[in-house]
Amino acid sequence: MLLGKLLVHESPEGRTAGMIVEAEAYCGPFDDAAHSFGGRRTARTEAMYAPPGHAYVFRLYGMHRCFNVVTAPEGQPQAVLIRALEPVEGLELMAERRGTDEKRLLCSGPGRLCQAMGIGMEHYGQDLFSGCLRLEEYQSYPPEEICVSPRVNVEYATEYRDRLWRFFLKGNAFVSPVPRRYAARCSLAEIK
DNA sequence: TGTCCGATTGGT
DNA sequence: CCAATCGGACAG
Repeated sequence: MLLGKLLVHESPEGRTAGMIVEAEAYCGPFDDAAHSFGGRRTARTEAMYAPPGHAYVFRLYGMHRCFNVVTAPEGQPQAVLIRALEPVEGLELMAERRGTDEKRLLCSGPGRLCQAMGIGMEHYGQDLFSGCLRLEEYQSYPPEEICVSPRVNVEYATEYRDRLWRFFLKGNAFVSPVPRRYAARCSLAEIK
């Protein structure tokens, strides 16, 4: 469970950290929304095949970066896209990188959080337990506090398009703003 | 080599 | 609603 964990980046410019409040699962070769669909294994997706706890970073629209945590055993190309953080440390540096002071615009969105945290392609494939970019224990939330919805902007998928594989903290102000069709369907407790 | 397009964002 | 902006994926 990545929700509640702290993502920390020790960069030359300073230290920033945020608590993960929103994430989406991309489950591997059978998931037609995943980059690894059909077992695709290329220079871009290679990091998805790494052992759990490694970073999968990809470019989007030529200008944004998206940060994922590899979650399945080596050779199984699963990853979890981190969609939003609650800013915890280094807010000034985040604001400088983002070009805004507004706290809710710092890390609420996959591209935004990469910019605020200074995450780039140099972190591609990096181990998240030993490098400058790290995951640390922080908070723990019960299933009742975790909301579930379909994944955002995967309309290109078919069979797995409507899977409830987006997870976020109930009532947290730093979850990314998304259209109403992605509103919470239920809590994690009701699913399991 | 050429074409198509996106797990987004910010401005109209 | 729409443009920005460019590397990856894939067809030929």
